[in-house]
Amino acid sequence: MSETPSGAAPGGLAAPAPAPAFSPLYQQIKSLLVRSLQAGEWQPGQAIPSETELAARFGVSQGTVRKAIDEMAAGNLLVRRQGKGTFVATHAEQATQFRFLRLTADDGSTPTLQRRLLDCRRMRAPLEVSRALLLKSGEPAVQVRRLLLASTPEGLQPVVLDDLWLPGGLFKGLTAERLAAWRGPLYRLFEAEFAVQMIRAEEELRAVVATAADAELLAVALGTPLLSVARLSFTYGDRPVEWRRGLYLTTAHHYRNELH
Amino acid sequence: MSETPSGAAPGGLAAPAPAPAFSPLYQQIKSLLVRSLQAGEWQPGQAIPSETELAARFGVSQGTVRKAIDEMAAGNLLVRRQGKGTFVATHAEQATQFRFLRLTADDGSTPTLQRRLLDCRRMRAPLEVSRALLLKSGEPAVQVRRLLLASTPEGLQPVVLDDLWLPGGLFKGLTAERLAAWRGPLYRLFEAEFAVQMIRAEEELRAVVATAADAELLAVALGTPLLSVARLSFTYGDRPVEWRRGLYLTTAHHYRNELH
DNA sequence: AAGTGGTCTAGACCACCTG
DNA sequence: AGGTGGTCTAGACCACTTA
Repeated sequence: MSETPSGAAPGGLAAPAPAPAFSPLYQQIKSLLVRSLQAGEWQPGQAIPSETELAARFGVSQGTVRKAIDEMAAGNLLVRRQGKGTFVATHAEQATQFRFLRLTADDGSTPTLQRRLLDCRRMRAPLEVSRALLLKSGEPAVQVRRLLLASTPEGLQPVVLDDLWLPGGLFKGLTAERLAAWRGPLYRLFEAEFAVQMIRAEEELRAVVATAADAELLAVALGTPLLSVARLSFTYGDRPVEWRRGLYLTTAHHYRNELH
Repeated sequence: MSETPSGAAPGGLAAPAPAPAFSPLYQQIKSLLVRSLQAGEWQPGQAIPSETELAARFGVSQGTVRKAIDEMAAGNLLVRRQGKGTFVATHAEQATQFRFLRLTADDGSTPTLQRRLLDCRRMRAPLEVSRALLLKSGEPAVQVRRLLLASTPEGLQPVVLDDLWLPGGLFKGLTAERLAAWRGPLYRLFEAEFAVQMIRAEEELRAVVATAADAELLAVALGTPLLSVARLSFTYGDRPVEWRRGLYLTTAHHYRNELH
């Protein structure tokens, strides 16, 4: 990097969403690293260059690169492993099955969930979804519906009814067959096959009552209270790339959250 | 500090919940600072000594103190203000009204809420609460019930029915009169009058239906779906000091959450 | 043994706030 | 002007991983 924090020429980069021209060096490094991730220079799960190598590349000290990486690791974009290197975050690991699902069994255990695909088709998204995903009017979307089921002593019990919407342009080859054949986290499929990395999400929670259709799919009585979880997920650059609404049955499970 | 990271004598401190004997220096500094907060050496809202002063006191470099403070600031224990100093976090600021309340109006705005005290009395807590608060059997608790109301074009509408339980030993002078007279955040009262600082919390969310009593207080029909939010709040040292259950009416509001 | 991230230091300078 | 936190550097050494 040729700029120094105090001596950079004004004007800077003309990118669509550039960092402020005179941000701290480590913030500029961070932006550059995010762009490399976005451009696919390093794939999910792979190691990025070492701190000293990046420092040499950008012409800054190792400590400055370190601070940039620190923030990215705090934001779950990167994962540090002492002695091994720094890796691009991935949804591939077993531990991150259902990355954003905050569902916990009432005994405190993490439930083991099975998926059952209900539907996958391309269609126009409802207005609310089109707005959230910034779809141009008429731009197609992919809808996916599925159930998550927990195994209980009495057998499989549906716990979550999920309804997903994805921008059609980003998920061109996504079909029911592809989904049904996939083993592993959904977000892993998205990152591996469609180069879409889910980074963060916003959720809106409400209590609702089950409609007739919901009740049948979840195998509960009509009018059962359900936790409605509307989620908007973002990839690099705060670009929304998935909208979903989950209906959670909270009789033996709950949504767990930590506040700081 | 007389210990160095590599040359400390084994054994270390015999405190009930000590840090590992050979943790990094900045972690040890952090523990010492937390203990000072816990002991009330610096009051909420007040400035702690400057980084250089703390570095001199502990016999480490300013950068090491800085890293300790960084982590505490990230955990909302301290607040940094450039040019002014580092301050003990407080619930006194207007901005932190309803510190842990994640309620948002459906138009995205932060609702202005009024409180209405329903009840405050000392009594034995139910088993679930006693367990969560680690109360000894027979140890008394303080129960507080209240409503939060939002102003709408049609007038005040109840939105949250809160049911709090506090350890009696920590909240000796807490009465209905004291609560009714208090202006400002509840947690500010707790920190100012009872020296109890709420640091973090865990919540469990469920969808339930309003009972007759709930429905009347919230002015909704019996059977209305409500968002049940059970919260356990902690002070320094992960000590649980408040249990509450809120019933949220989510027809015009929702619970907002960010996932990373 | 060599490479990686993790910790610690010492010193310089900048940005912000107050008197 | 002087104090505070914020950034950046350069170098040392430690802890962990792999070969």
